[in-house]
Amino acid sequence: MNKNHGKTKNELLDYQTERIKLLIAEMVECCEDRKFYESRKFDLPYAEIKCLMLFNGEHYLTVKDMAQKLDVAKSRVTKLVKNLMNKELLQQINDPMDARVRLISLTSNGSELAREIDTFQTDIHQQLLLKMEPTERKNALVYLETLRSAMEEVKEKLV
Amino acid sequence: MNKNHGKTKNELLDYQTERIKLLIAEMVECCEDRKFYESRKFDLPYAEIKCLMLFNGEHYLTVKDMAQKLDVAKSRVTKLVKNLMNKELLQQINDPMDARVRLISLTSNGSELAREIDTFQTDIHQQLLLKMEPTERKNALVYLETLRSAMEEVKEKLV
DNA sequence: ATATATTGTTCATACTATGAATAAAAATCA
DNA sequence: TGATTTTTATTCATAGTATGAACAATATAT
Repeated sequence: MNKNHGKTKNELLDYQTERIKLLIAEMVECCEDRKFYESRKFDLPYAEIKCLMLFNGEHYLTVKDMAQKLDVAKSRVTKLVKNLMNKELLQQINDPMDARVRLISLTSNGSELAREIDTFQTDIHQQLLLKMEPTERKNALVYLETLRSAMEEVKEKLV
Repeated sequence: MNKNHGKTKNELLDYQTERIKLLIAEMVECCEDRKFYESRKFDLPYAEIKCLMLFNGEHYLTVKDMAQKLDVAKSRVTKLVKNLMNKELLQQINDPMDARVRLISLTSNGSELAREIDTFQTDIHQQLLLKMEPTERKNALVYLETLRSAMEEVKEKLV
């Protein structure tokens, strides 16, 4: 009666492991497709979209700030800002307090586009929730949070 | 008593929307970090890791097969296979049935590495589950599945 | 005043990926 | 059978994502 207990338990865990592996992979792929879609929709490389999104709530950012927020090298930010300035979506002025620093901000075009993109992103996430029943929504968030912290914990041990 | 009902409801939804947006972004970032870690650990660009993983359960694959499974252009696969052949992890023979086709398979080195990588990937996903209580595991999977299908549904309408 | 640290740029390099052009072989059909 | 079309894979030009070393200019600390 108890003979297979250990084995059965492991079988369940193995099954769940394969399942979570697949589910996470599918979700991540879905997110990548969304990024690709946004890129096309707004006619901007995704890295540049992420750049614009940094200015939600912040008026001025320096290259260093942006590099930190995006978690990329400063040289990458230099390039991205240059591209976005060519597209007249960003502008920069010299910091009157420190001649090394450039203060980067959205142009009015950039501001408008950033708002559009933000609205779009919020909208599709809201659609996600609306696909579920109100009770499901709450639970989905709770378990997603559980999963997220589990992921962070596992990650910590890795690095 | 009923005056603020609609407003309160929207406030909840807005809050949940911001929350799910953030949670998904954090999870995706976590997954990206994991890819980066794997790349370093196994000393292979991640695209090449994905290539090797295609051979779990399949002995021979053609360039076309691989392109379909990876969802990339054939020319990309040609390049990746060439790289992996230089590293002696993949090998190819001509299909005796069709002179256009190359049958690609793992070398014994490649086979060993692919097994190692698979073990690693399974292991970290199992660790994820082990961070949770058994009941939580089941629920997390259920709601992850709910979320995944919601994401697919939203995606369908997009494209 | 000098040494050190910070900020941002340029450049070489590597990885991910696409799509057009092409060559070779196979399948179709006339 | 011979001509046409399709399929398979490669090469090449191009673009996007990203890093890190070397550097110049400026600020800070000693």
